[in-house]
Amino acid sequence: MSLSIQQKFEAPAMPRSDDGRRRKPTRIQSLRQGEIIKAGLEVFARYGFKGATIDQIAEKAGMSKTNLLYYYRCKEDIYLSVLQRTLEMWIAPLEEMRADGDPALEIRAYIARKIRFSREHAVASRVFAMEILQGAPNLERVIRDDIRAHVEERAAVIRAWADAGKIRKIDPYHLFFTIWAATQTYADFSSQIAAILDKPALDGGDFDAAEETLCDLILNGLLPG
Amino acid sequence: MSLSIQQKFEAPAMPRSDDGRRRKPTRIQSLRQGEIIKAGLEVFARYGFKGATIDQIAEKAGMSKTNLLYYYRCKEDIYLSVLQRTLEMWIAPLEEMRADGDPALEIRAYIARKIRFSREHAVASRVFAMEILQGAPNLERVIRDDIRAHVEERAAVIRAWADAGKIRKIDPYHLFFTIWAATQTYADFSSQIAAILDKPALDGGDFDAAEETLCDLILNGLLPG
Amino acid sequence: MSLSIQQKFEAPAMPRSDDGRRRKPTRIQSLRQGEIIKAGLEVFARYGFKGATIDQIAEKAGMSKTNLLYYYRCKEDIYLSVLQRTLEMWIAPLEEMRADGDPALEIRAYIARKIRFSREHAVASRVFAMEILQGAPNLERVIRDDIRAHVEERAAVIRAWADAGKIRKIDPYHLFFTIWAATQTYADFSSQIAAILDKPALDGGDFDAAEETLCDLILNGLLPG
Amino acid sequence: MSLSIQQKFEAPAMPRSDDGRRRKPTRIQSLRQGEIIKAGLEVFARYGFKGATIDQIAEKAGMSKTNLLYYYRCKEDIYLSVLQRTLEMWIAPLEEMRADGDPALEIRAYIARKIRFSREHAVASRVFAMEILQGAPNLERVIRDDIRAHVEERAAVIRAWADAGKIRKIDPYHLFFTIWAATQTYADFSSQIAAILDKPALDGGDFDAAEETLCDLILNGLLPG
DNA sequence: GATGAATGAGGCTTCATTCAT
DNA sequence: CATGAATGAAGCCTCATTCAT
Repeated sequence: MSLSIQQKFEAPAMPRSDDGRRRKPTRIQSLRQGEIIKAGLEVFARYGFKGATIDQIAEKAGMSKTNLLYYYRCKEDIYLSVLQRTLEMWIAPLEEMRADGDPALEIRAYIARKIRFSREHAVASRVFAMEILQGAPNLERVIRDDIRAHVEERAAVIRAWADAGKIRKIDPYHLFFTIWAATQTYADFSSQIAAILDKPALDGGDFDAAEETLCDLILNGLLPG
Repeated sequence: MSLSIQQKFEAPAMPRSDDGRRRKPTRIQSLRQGEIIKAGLEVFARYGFKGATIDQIAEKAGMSKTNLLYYYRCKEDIYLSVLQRTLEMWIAPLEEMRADGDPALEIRAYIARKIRFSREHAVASRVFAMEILQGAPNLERVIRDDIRAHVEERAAVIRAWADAGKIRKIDPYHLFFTIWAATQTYADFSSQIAAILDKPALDGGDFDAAEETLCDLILNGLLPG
Repeated sequence: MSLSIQQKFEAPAMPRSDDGRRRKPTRIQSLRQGEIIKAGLEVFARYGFKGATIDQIAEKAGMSKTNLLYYYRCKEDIYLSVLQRTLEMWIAPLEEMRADGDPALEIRAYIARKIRFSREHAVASRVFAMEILQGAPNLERVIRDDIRAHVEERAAVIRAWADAGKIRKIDPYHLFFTIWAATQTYADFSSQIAAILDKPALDGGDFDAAEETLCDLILNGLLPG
Repeated sequence: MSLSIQQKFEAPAMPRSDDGRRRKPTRIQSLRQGEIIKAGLEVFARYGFKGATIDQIAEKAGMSKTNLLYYYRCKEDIYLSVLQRTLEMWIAPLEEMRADGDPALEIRAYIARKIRFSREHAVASRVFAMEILQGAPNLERVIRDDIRAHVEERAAVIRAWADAGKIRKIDPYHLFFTIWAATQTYADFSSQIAAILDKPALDGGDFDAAEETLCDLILNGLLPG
């Protein structure tokens, strides 16, 4: 699947060939852009778009600000690239849910993937969350245009399971909203959760417990008595 | 209950009496401060701390920037006041859950209160969420010191219900994390949800559906088969 | 003697009678103005004109800023009043030097008066010094117009003593400049002097030693061998 | 000798190499910093720290405010650099006084150097004076820690001369205070002196007369009858 | 007399971005 | 490719001063 946030998105600052078309990025360009995205992910996650500074990103990426601006025209372009990346990561787990599988197994696996995402890509999750929180100015369109369709497909699966009596009747959309929220919270609100658990930070055991509790709750809630 | 984020918190720019204690705020002071908090809530929710500008808040509050700074020494003080307000609103629903009530009713009522909060105070919820998202720099301590204890009390209730066989065994903390996430998402991530539902914004019916789905799911999940 | 810095000087903010003439200041007006001048002296001495704030002065004077501005139209007026005061204090010691006295005694007494001034009115001395340092924008005229004449009178005394062979020939102006500088330095530069002497602040003994050393030096330097 | 006001002092805004050490300043950096210090000297001398504005300094230095802030992180850093410069100039004349020289010649030469400093670097002298006047907040430590020792060395020379009967017994510290004050006054208080002498400004003849009068007075005062 | 409320100008600093090398 | 130099817009905050009670 290819989701694209915006057109301006597809073309960073890179020089063009004489006829105005973009050239294929050189090896070093791809390399540097990857470093920048990685650095940007961390900085945007912590400080938000306005709060982040190009200097911070450049430093974390180990290059000068001016050099960074050689690869990305402006701050917003970095941000959009970062968002694009998070978007792809966000959608991935959903893709794998299969209509012909066993509902319990499929749902359990989906929850597991989402929890793993929160655990391994908490920073990306937070960038995504912050964008949504602010009204999703850069994501609204792509969500409405592309992601909605994907969700609709999966919702149909849920609905089919319910119609077949394999799970209780439930609004599939709100089921997804609940699963998303309940899994992502371990990335997005981990500082609150860690504070409540009186730990310095969440560890592997916490994520395991989260997954188990959540699977129990949801599967018990979903499966027919 | 009185939660206090910080000491500096307790006193805006207002003049003091000779002995250094705060005087009782005049009517107009309370009025203006209320207007500022209200405006700040909206602006901080949309743009985050760094992204918000005093000018925006002042304009929304219908006063000049300088006048606003007559009531709050600096931007951070406004923000802390706003956070304080959201914190109090956030904790309130938890307080009402009663150990001697019927588990199903109590949990259902708790979820309803949380959903109502998301519906009626979405802006406050977002400010709170954004603070947590950024690592809760201003809330970490009060969560660890005060809120944790409150949650522990309610967790004990859940545990007691489970021990009495009234509900299934479940980790009470993760249950709360799930409920919080699943309810607050309708405030914090409403723009995503609305986009998925292909609506311009969430309406009352959406919140009702959310509440119903969530109650079904959680209660089915919790109550003994 | 009456030295007047400027015309605007003669009339603070005080209300006028109906025919526009100033009224005689009431007792409370004189009282408050005295408090303000005293406070202003300290604040201007420490922070300079720009660095001083009306708030600081008001606080030190124990009144509200607005109230202070009831007595003085603006910051500059306070400053000018303060300067006026320092000017009068500065000129006083010079007035007492008598032509018909014994040169040694007169000069010794003059130095003693100047040292006493530095000791007892260090703050005023510093305000005066700071004004001069900045080019004496408010004092230049009155120095040229009034003080110069006073100095000229005393210079004539010195010259007469020299002509009479009571003291060596010396340029009387530069003699005064030396005495002024050498005595005032114990007020104006006391922080440097205290640091060199490795003390927290100058004490009575230091001023005594200063006076003695200075008198010895100058009298030995002046009196005919 | 190397006097250092503060650590923060040693490094303007300039970029660092990866290991955090400062790089050698480029030619243009040294150039611009010199221009800034020169401009700062004049502006701080006239208006004091608070009274001076970065804009004024930038304009005098012939660059934009922002560009100036590219070289110095903040106003205080400029000021500290300026102070550092004046400090070095202030201490220099003291260093050359030699114990094995003839007292009369050495003292005369010292006075001459101090007068020359007042004449040629009046602006620096005033910046230094203003700092001291305000309580030497930035110089107190370096005076107490470093300069005091230098003065102590020279004081020992004076004391040795006195013990050897080459000059009268005198407190060497207060002797220095007098010489400093009496020479620096021609820089610091030149506007007052010029007004008393009824001249627009001091000229070479005035400094010569000052030097001569002062040398006469002090040497007559010091040398054994 | 005295104080609370309000304002506008000005100053410091940050930061994205552009220019030159 | 990469960096140093330069800029302008914008934001926070201070402060003298005025208005209204």
